[in-house]
Amino acid sequence: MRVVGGLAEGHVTLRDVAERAGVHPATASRALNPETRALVKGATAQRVLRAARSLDYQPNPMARSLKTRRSHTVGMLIPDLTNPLFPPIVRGVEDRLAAAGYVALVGNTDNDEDRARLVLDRMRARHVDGFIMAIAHRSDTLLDRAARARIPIVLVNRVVESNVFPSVSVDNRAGTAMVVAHLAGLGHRRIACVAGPQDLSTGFGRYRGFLEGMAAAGLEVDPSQVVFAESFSQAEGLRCTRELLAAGLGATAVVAANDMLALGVYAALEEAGLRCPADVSVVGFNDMPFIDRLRPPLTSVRFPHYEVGTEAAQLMLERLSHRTSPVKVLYLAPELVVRGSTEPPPAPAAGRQARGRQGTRARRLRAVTSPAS
Amino acid sequence: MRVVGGLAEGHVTLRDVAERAGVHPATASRALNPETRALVKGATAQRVLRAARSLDYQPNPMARSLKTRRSHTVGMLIPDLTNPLFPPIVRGVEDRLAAAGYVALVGNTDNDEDRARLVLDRMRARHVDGFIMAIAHRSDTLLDRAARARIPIVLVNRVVESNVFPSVSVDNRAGTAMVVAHLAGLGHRRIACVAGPQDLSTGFGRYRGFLEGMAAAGLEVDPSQVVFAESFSQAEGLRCTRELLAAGLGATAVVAANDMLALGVYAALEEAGLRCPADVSVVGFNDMPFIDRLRPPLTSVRFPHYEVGTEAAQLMLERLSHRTSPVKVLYLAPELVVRGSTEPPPAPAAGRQARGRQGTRARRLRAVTSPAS
DNA sequence: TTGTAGGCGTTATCAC
DNA sequence: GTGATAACGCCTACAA
Repeated sequence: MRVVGGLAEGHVTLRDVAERAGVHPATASRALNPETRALVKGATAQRVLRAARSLDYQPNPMARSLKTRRSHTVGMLIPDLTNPLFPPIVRGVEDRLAAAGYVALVGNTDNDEDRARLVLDRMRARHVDGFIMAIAHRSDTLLDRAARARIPIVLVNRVVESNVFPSVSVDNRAGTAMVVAHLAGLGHRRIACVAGPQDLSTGFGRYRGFLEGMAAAGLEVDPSQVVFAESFSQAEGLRCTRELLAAGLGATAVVAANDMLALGVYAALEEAGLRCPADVSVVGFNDMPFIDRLRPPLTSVRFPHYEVGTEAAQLMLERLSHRTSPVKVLYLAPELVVRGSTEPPPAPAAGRQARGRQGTRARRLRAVTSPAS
Repeated sequence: MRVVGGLAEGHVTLRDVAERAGVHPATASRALNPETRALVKGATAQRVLRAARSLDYQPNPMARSLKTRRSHTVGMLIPDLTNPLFPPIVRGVEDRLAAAGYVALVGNTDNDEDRARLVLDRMRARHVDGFIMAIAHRSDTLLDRAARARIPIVLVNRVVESNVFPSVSVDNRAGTAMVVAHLAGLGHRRIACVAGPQDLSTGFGRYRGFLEGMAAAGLEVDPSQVVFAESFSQAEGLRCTRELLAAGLGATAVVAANDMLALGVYAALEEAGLRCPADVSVVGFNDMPFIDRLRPPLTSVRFPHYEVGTEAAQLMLERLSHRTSPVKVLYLAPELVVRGSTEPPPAPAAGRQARGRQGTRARRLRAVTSPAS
């Protein structure tokens, strides 16, 4: 420990501990490592451990990694940390990894294929032991790249058809089916859908859930009442709903593929002079923070974000300890959170229903002629 | 590179590059390192670089760290990543660090002194080159601990009186003063304050800004119209506003020390049957995501979160390259974002003003007798 | 059960 | 300019 005038300079090394305990560094190493402690006599092991504690010995992870070729570091790729979806997932991952002595290196890809490749390479250079990928693009060149390097991979919110990677996802399909069942239960018969991008597994799964939910409720899907957003954004929600309105909104409820789209739906309805939920019910997906503070508070599907993170980390840790364990594909059940944006459809009585729809049409026309923003 | 049947196995090392270029590993090392490249003849350097590129050589950071005792890693301590305040800051830090070949290790302390110490020790064990601390507690044992280890420190949103650490903060004082000026400009004369915890520098600075703003506008501070929250939470905002109401809300505007508190103010006003902004204007601080989607959209002070992160990383990088650079204390100017929650006080005309206040009092009594939640 | 020796991949410090 | 050599701190055959 390079003792200088009784003061500890720099870091305490294994040699210092060994010296203090009066043993050879190799013995100290064995005593300190739980895996090999059995090889050393109980008494000596105790002496070494005491010495280590008294010197506040911390093994140097670089030296250890250099030898063992494991960095105790896991790379985590996400699109963007400032998207409120990800912080809870990241925290879940970090907490679970930390408990096992690992740390996460988080990289933001901004949904950019090239940036993702760059981040991935950087992390490979840092010798991460594995990758947790929460990026949703279906193109698989990245996965190939990592898989070829024989680095363990865990997918988050993304399932590859061949099921060769362990993954943790929320059950998007089941969640959206629940949403439709909820609306059908309220009495809605004509339900529109602002679907997400179909090249993202979330968008795809939720759309499938919509179709299945409609079928299960014995309802027909009107093709003119389904619009596909090109991204999960307010702007796209607004655009899609305008399209719905332009096609003649025959629906009394709109299922949005996520909360951001739902915000756009709100905006479009407001613009068209339609009230939510009195005229149209709206449902989102994700239960984002503060979504309960909107007017009206948005009915949404809660996503166990944090648990998705801890489970993903858990799968990674399993993969890192026994490489042979079978591939697990885990789905976490979502939960429907009913708030003020859904209620029974307007005017169940025939006469009032007719009036209601008449009113809707009139407003629609106004909406169509309003300038696009 | 352990060439086996023409296929690259495992990792390419410096030796492989040297061999390929026909030079000694030491020379290859010098050629590859920009700092020492000048020591090598141009032609040889070129040969080495070509060899490295053709083999796709990636230096092993562990081996390098072991030798240089620098991990190119910076520890970042934050209270909680799921607090929407932090993701943009963290991203700013990560982006700026990444551009310089560093990575951030993020640790969540949950505002817990012990956890913070634990995280800090773990990071020290991983040999981080520096700490960026975005934890706001005023107690300084942690700083001492890190400073004693002679590890560079940069503070975020926190200034130590002695100014011994570089820091980046938003100018809380100026921001709140701006808020008061805005309200005074609208005609408000009696302004209440839901202040933050005074042991946090944010809470302290904003309260000072409130006092200065009032003084600057020539307004008096009514002590009964200032309540101190014990934490930056909706619940505390609610509690404090109830206290304000119980004391007889003489004010026509409430300045909350952050947006979470402002949400609590909204709730309390609603509970008391008071309308915002018709009866009472409300201002928050931070401009959190989606705060513009509230009813009414909250007037708030925008905090250049991302830039705080990049600047903090910048200060750290400067510190890491020239240890001797002078300590910089940086304040970033906030921006007032005026939305629907502020408007001129009700009833400028004498008669209507009296009616208005009468109404307020009646509602207040109802509020006081309502059960606490 | 413990000690010895060599090496993980890199860089710093010598020589040449 | 370049090559040789010795670390950095730890782990692990192998020998004793």
